[in-house]
Amino acid sequence: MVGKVAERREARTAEIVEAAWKLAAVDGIGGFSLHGLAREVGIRQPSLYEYFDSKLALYDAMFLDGNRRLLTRLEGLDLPDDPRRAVKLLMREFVAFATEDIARQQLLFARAIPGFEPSPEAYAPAVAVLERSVELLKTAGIRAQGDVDCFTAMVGGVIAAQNSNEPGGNRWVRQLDRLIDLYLDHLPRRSR
Amino acid sequence: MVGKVAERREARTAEIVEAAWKLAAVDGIGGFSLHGLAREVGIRQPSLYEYFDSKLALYDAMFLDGNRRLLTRLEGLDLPDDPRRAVKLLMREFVAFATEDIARQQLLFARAIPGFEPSPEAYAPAVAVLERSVELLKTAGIRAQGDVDCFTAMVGGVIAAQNSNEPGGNRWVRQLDRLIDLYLDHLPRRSR
DNA sequence: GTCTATACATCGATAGAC
DNA sequence: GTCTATCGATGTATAGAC
Repeated sequence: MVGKVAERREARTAEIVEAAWKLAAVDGIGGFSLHGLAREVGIRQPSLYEYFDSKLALYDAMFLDGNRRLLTRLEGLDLPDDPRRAVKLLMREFVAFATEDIARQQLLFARAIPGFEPSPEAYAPAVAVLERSVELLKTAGIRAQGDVDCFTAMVGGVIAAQNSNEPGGNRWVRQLDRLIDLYLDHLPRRSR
Repeated sequence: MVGKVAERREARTAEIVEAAWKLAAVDGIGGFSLHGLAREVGIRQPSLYEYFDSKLALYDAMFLDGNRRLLTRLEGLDLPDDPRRAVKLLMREFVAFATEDIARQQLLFARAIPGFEPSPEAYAPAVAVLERSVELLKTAGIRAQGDVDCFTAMVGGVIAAQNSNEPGGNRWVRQLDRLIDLYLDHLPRRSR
């Protein structure tokens, strides 16, 4: 039995993390304060320490939460059998995830907080996401490490260009499908 | 006549900017303090305001300095007549510039300082760099806006992947040449 | 578990003497 | 042009009452 106390506490923790994402979207991932966060959830700043030992611990919880959400979304996809269509669908979802919340993208993929290193537990879902993607890429013909690196650089580049040059737009995102075709058609032949 | 006073002052300003880059490389582009910067050049923090009206003004000077250095380096290249080889040489230099100093890359290309907008004067050299690159890409067959966007996403992706996953290494950078070949060979055909 | 109060540090910026 | 002194704001974290 879990206990109603622990359950309530967990729900409150999740609520705080949720509010933190909201503030981070406005002030930047490193720009929101614990004072503001506490206000957002209706308590005072010192009370946050009942839930998190430090701001870095909060970042760790956010990192875990973000990666879990990503994993859930990707696992919820009904991938077609055709590898090419499956890769496109998966990457489209990944890029959508990374461009719809810049602060989240900065914490999860851009090491934007100096001194923050995710704990192994928080990192686990990220590993699962990566492994799943690599597996799928293999079925589509991208097998060599160098080919995978090229592919991840391309996808990351689309995200970075979109987020830093035209946040919320789709000028770069809409190039994703043709770039995937380009890579699947001609990248493996060029390996060595 | 310029005047020795103004000359001395300009040299001092350049010295401060130089020291700022040094600190930014250690503490991050947003992480160094004016106190530390002043110490680095042997004066006290308030004395910096003789040279810069605010920290944002300092960032503007750094932005200008960084873009000038980039422009100088690219203009110093002896580009071959062959468009493909010229593009490779130019991009190699650009990527080297962006991966050898992460803090600089963050200020110049990643909008990493909330609230900082470069002044038109500081932005001018950046425009020159971009125009030059686009011109060269045209001679190599990349003409449509969508093709240029794909290309910039790829180059930016190589830089981002290298800087955030393996700072100082070359795991992604070494893929640049084959990626350029891939794009020049097969990208234009896919436009619409 | 939440509060008030406060410690403690850092930082950007200003005032005014020299 | 550089200094000392200080302001004012912000931010993380802790102590202790309730």
